[in-house]
Amino acid sequence: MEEAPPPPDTKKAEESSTTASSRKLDPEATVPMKTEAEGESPESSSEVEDEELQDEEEKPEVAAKARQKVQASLEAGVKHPYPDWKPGEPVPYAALCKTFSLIELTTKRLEIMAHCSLFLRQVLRLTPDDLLPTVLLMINKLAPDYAGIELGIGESLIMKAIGETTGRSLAVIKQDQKEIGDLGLVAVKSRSTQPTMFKPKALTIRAVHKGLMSIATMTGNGAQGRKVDSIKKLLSAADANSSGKVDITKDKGGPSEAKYLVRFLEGKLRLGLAEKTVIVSLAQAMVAHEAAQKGKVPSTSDIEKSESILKAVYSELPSYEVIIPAMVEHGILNLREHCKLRPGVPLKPMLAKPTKAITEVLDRFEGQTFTCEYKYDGERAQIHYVAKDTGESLSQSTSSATKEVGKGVASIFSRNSEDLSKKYPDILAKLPTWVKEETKSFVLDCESVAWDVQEKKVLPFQQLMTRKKKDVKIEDVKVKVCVFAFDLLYLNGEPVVEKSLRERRELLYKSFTPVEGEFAFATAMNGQELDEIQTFLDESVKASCEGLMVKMLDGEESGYEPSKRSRNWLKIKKDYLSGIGDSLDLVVLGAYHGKGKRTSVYGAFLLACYNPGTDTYETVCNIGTGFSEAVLEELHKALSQIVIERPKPFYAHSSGGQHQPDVWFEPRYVWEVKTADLTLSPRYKAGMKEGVDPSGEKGISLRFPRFIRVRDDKKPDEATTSRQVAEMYRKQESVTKSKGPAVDDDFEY
DNA sequence: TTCGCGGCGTC
DNA sequence: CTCGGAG
DNA sequence: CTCCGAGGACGCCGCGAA
Repeated sequence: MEEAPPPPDTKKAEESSTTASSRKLDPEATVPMKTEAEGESPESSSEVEDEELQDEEEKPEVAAKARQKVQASLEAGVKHPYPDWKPGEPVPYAALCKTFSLIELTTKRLEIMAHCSLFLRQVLRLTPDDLLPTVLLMINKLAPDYAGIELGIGESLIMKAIGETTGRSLAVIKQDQKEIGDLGLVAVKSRSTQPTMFKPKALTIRAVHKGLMSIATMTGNGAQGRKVDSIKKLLSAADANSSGKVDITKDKGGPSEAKYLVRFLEGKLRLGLAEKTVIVSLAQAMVAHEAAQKGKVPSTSDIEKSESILKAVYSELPSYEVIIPAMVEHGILNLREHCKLRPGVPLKPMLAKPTKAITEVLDRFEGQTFTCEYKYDGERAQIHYVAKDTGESLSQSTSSATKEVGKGVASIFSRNSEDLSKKYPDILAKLPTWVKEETKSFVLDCESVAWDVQEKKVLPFQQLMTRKKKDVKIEDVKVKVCVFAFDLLYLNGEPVVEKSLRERRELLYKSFTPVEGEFAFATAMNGQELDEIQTFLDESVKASCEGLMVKMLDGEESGYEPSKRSRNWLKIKKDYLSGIGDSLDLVVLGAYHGKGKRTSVYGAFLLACYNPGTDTYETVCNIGTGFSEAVLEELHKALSQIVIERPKPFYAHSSGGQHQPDVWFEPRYVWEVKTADLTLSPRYKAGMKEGVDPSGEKGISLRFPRFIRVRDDKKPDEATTSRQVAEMYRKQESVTKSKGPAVDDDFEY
């Protein structure tokens, strides 16, 4: 169907100034791909005709074919981009970096996957013990999220380490970062100006993982200094075998170890490769490896089967610590039997796709039954519980998270699988009051929402956020929380994710008892008509919710399958529908240099509203989304013309050194911006003197601001005024206030 | 001991 | 969380 | 459609300087 992926450097007749590296892959890679592309006929002989030895002839599904094409081509020439190391020895970090570099140089997803899985195969073949750390380094992790291991390293410490390792001043490093927009490349550049003194031992994946892990676990006095020292050690050992200077404008800096070390520390590999792709690649690698051990080539159907197995298993049991050993031991095709959903290990929650109108929802679900639920404005919470008197036990891989609760043990996880058990001891303490006697084990999908005990209603998200996060004692919980449950994934020893939502919901209602202010079922409605939905949406907003979730109710499609049908739920948020009410016209006061793919343009901007009373511009938010690449180019061109040395005296902005934009502008351009909500802000100044904040210290800012368009027709002094912003804030507050009209007095809380 | 700042999580 | 780009 | 990586406000936490 498609042209074979061109080699990375197919610049026409660009002389033979080739880099050795980009060459390497070409001969083996392109030749078989092209020949195969020839034989394309729109056929559907469906069945996989014999795999081995005749991969030239089969004509399966088009997509699968394309995929296998790349896969096969990379395997055909057995030659790996990085030569084999000795079997059983630790995997060289350089080998991983070589793969990273190849991945980084293409945007083709099939090619990325091919590079990735080819390398994983090599690891499986030579040093399978290193598979786990290899995968972890690929997805920029050190351990599962619920382990709570954080590097505690940011840009500033990395810059310090780079400076000290290479003998360059911090100021120079900072300057480079502004221009280059990638600390990894800054590290490469810094290093290449420094002749290598002597060669330390080459880094291995194991050693890097260990080193990073030790950085992550450092605490206490002088921890930052020790972290910097450790980084310096790693950086000094990086690229031991590289020869001299590297041109960072070429091949994105090449396979430099320092570059990827730094990017790992930043938490962004920026390869175009992330977890989803790694999982698929891992499946491909595994199935190919298993076949190779029998002297075979995997069949297309086995490849597809493996991919779907691993995806499904991962979505139910997202723990490489469990999956990888099980996979190596039992084979990937048997993985399902060994890795099932189990209480104690958080599973990936199902996510929803944003929707712009109710009609869009109706289109999507045409001919199917669906259901609507309030979308609560809180924090996703996955509650796991196992009663002691059952045969089961809460998986011990999270033992620190579990808590004794009533007659069982329980834990709570966040949307991103972080352990929230220490944050919500109050939920866990009350859990026995809403779990029915006959309910012995479960995994619940819910939203925890701040709760006003007096008024018996939900409070805004900003309130929830002020809760303590660590070592919370039930006695000093200030912000009460109510759990709103909307799905059930596991019940009494059995996963129920494959049942329809209608069935799961029935089980949910049957297994738990609502307790006011502690536990409730998400308000739901099964009406299918547009006006019913509209009414329900209005009600949800009045009840301080963000809008609605709309979900398929019956049939296979309604199963809980995070990875496969990840966007099978829809969300309707009020700010999409309510039109101009959430739209502001703001003045551009400053900008920030972009990073990564925004290098060389402004990546974000500082916006303000206008205060006609004082004739000042009061900052209200930064903005960095909603721009197309073309628009960013134009804006950079236009705005760089009106850069000024320092902010105008009539700019009201935060004085914190941290919050200053990289450049300031004349007040000239007005942009239309959309927002979901207005928030009280410690940082921004908008409407500060309008009496919105009782303490008079806070301004107003925007939640989820995004760029809509340039307002050429407006002058800066025609922008949204501070008073208007304040009015919007008051209006938003009044929607949820208990008494109907006009509650605009300033008694708060 | 207190406070500012950077990191990291939530949305 | 929102958004745009690539495949 | 899926996946990825640009970017947002905000508040707790830990470290280190004041």
